[in-house]
Amino acid sequence: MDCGRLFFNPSSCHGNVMLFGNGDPVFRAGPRSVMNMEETLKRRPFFSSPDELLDEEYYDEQSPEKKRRLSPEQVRLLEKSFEEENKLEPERKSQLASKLGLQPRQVAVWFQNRRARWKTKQLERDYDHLKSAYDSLLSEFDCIRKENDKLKAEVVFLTEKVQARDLAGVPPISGPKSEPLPAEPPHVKAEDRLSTGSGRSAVVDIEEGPHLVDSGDSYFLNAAYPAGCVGTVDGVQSEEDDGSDDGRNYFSHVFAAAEGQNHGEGETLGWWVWS
DNA sequence: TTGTGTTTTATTGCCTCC
DNA sequence: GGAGGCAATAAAACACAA
Repeated sequence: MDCGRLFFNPSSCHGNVMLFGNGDPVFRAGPRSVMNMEETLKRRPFFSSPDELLDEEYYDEQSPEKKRRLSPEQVRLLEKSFEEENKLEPERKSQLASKLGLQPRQVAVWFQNRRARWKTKQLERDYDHLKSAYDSLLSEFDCIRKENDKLKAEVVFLTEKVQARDLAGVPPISGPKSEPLPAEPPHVKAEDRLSTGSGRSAVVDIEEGPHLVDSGDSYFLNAAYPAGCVGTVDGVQSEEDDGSDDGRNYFSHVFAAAEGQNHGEGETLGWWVWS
């Protein structure tokens, strides 16, 4: 038994607790070895509403043999301290404990539980963020696929026209007096015409979806986005995003890559694999 | 009032670090 | 080996709908 770490150990430590039949440790009224129990109970009664905090009789009626919650003021100070630093060095723990009328162990437990709650929330935020990024990329992919289909149709159309020209023996176009090109297919806009300016084909076969291309170029960066097709990754902020996390998350490296890609400043989206 | 789900407080056991 | 952190868990306290 690690006595040094336990606050409510009945058999080996302070002896200021008792056990129910099921072995649950509970407060026991009476002298305490570490601090005055009556003091503690007055300072941190359990409560069900802020109004009751002002009700002295309510405090007096509370059984001491119950697990009790910290007062709003205690929680407020603990939260404030947690915001400053979510780890608790021994000196700060002692200071907080004496300031709040709590056992250092209780302060340590509170911080431990608070860190666990923060982590849970952070995971939820990260999930939302990843889902948002995924949805955004999915939307972009859909737009690019449509654009690709459009460009393919244009290639077919223009190829057929060139072949028809060749068969008819029409001389190549030379200058403004040449025969105008036939009307474009109605669905092709002028700005959608095939042009990469890079020597590469702009028609990308993405029938199977985007694959990881670790060539130093981002596929999305080279693709010509149709208007309104440039997706963005929404920032997701939950109700508990209180600033205490400094914006940290467990997938920050992933988000950095995704956001860099989205903003046209990143490298290849190395983690993105469509299957 | 009561049943049920959620939150908070606390314990236990294991792990890491010094 | 002791101190402290974390995950898992228990259980009291609390919220709320029926």
